[in-house]
Amino acid sequence: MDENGRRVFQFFNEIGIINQLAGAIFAARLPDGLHVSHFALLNHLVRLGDEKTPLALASAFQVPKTTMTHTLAVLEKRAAIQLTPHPSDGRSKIVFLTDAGRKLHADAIASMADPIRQITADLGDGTISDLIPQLEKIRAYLDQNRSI
Amino acid sequence: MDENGRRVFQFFNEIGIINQLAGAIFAARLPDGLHVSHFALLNHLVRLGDEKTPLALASAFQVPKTTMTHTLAVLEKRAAIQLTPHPSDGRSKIVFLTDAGRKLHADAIASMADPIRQITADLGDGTISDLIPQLEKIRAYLDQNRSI
DNA sequence: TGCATTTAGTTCGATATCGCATTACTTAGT
DNA sequence: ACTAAGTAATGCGATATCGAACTAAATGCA
Repeated sequence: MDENGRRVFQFFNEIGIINQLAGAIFAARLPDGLHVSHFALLNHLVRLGDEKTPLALASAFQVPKTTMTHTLAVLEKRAAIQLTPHPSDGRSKIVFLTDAGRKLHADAIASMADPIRQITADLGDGTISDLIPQLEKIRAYLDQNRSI
Repeated sequence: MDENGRRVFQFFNEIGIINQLAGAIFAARLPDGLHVSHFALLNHLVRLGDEKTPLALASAFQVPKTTMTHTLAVLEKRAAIQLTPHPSDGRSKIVFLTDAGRKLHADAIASMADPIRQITADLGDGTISDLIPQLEKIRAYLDQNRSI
């Protein structure tokens, strides 16, 4: 691997460590028993709209269908989402957020407000927000080149 | 959460997605049955030196001790590492890389060379390497503020 | 229409992650 | 030296992740 390759490698290494550290910080705050993956799904549904199929969600999160089946089952058991038959495709389903799900999401967001505030105060001078456009670009590239 | 808070939140969201996408790309290439967490540990030992205690490694990766116990057991079973008693602390152990472990690491690196090359070619130098110093800064901050 | 192929979701088994409790050892205070 | 408190690692049980095989329904094509 050449010099550029090492830089790319180091980039993903830093990404991984930041993800691990941030995940640990947030996981410790989430409401009782809510796993990061559960929150991520709720957040996706709240931000980008519900009424999605399980397969679409699995694809959005780049996880196997089986993982999504499991995550949805957990959230359905908590009554945070509702699964209904797909109106035009008998094989499929539609995921709906419930009021309880929206409340759970709001509670989770609130529980993370403190560390977010702290990080914002310490790094909020632009250190973070300057990076977002470039990260979006890299994310979009990886998203469109999943098979490389 | 205010505007800055939302930006911080979005930042970690992008980080999480990139990590997921990159992890999927690399996991598909790793040598037989080698999990990303196993590779990450090997990589740490190769880059930063072995002869570490399990607790030091758990702390470095910000994972529970039990998780590290498990990961080390897997790598020991594959003869990639060796665990010896700590010379001055009867409760502890020291992790050594074996020759097989160094070879496994080299093989793993080689297996990822293709996607790394592709990404390097597509995103050029600037896009990624410009981000590294700032990511290092954020990582160092989170690392030193784990209790927030 | 009839049938092979594809697709959505689930079931099952294996491994990873992690909290809680336990064991063995060390350290600190007296 | 003795005891209490702290620390390193592990055992165990619960949950998360994921690949392979399966079921049911849709689609493509003759």
